[in-house]
Amino acid sequence: MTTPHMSGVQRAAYVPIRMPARHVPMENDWTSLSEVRRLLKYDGHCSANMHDPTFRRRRLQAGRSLFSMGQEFGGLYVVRSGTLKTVVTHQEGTEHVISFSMQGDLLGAEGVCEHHYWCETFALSDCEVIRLPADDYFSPGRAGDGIERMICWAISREVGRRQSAYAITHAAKSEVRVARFLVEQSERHAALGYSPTRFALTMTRRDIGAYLSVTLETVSRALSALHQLHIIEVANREITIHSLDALRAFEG
Amino acid sequence: MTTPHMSGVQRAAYVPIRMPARHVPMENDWTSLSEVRRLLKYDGHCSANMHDPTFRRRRLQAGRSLFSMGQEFGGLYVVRSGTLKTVVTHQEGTEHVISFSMQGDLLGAEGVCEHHYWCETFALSDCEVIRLPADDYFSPGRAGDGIERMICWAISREVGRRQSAYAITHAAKSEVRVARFLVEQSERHAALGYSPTRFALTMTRRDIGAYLSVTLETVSRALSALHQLHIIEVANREITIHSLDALRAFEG
DNA sequence: CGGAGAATTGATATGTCTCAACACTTGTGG
DNA sequence: CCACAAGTGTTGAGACATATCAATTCTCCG
Repeated sequence: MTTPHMSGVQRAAYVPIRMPARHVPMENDWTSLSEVRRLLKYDGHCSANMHDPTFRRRRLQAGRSLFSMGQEFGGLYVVRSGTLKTVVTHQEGTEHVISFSMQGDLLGAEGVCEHHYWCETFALSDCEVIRLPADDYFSPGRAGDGIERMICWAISREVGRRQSAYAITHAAKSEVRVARFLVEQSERHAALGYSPTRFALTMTRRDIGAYLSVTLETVSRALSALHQLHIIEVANREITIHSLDALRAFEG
Repeated sequence: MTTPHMSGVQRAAYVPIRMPARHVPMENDWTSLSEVRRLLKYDGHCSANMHDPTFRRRRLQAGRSLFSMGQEFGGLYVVRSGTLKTVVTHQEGTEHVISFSMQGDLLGAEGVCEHHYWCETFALSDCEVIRLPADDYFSPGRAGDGIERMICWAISREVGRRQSAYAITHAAKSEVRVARFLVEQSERHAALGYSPTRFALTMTRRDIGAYLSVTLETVSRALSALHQLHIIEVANREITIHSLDALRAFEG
């Protein structure tokens, strides 16, 4: 309960102002569609096809987890009150905070596409969230599975993509960032049916640097360093990966 | 055409392998819904309510821009061939690359919510993209503007949020990152009707550090530095911003 | 061939990480 | 009530990595 990893679980540490007192359980409240709209500040129409549905609320004590990495996607959540943090825990044990969420924020957006949550969300204070169940909106065969649902799915995938990109830049050392960038490129090429170990980069060193938050000289040096280690071969923009495993395992 | 800023516009620099030759204009091809599905690798159903629509294709020469920052949202794009980069240009002129896009990737996802593109997309090689027009799916009053559309909108907002968070960490100096973080928090509090100049942080220095990709000590030092400059006042987790303008303008 | 951007490499400056010590806050148990 | 424990937060000194400035080579194109 108090492992260094679950640093979110602590005695309700300090006292953030405006935190709702931890009282009156009042379990299983229901929330109307119009309140969800109000919370999201959604400006458009929202004429539910069905007779106005209601959504289940869920209370969460400070430090508790709403969902975990790898857990099956169960739906989206809208924050009604409180503050939460969403983190990705890397294999080495380092935590990367993706976002801090407040009233009206959406949680779990990357799950629509992946059918699993890619990150873990902790309550920083006592919270109330509203659940938009996956089954009702994203299971196949439901009414209205048109192009809009596909677009929704695709946008959700973008959320995950940006999250991955974001995570790459959280590596401390520049060589690790470049290594991860190459792995990412390799996987994307593989997904399109091209060679994962030999491909051409279409962007300049400057672009790579602007993507990884380092200077172009540092990118160049990192590529040279990985070459020295016999992990890759670089000829201008042509990249040959000698050991994809070594590249994946590379952590400095 | 060759300002340092538009570094994407260059003579078709080097020769990436597998780049389609720049030939046969064949303007205004049309693409079927099923090809869009195939490109996206969308696994779900997609029974268009209408009789299978077709989508316009758009060719883009290497170096050209698909859409610009601040431009009105005109629709989403799916990459059919080629590679593109999406960048955000900061006021100081520095470019931050958000993503490199390949076949099957979605472009413009943050626009659904904002009605404007928040970034600029350049072709790195000659490209073909497919346009999913905004009017057909995201204008108010169209058929099927139910909860799904609201969810789509909310997920799109998440894309923008993550992009902003991503951008914060691209500031070189840690003090600037912390300053931007405080501005972000301030604006979020303001949006909820709370004071933008005095609020309590609900997260630890460690969490802030994990969000900004710096150590907790560096966060602490940065807060102290901003205090020395009389820009903020820090008392544990209580933050008082003396000059929000100074905080916004702070660039080291 | 000459020009311009791309890329590599080196030397130095600067900023952050790391390790460490210490003060503060909060909750617990004597 | 006080001491104590544990996590939080601040500050300092030194090691280390990246940014910066600069020089050079390479590639491609006019």
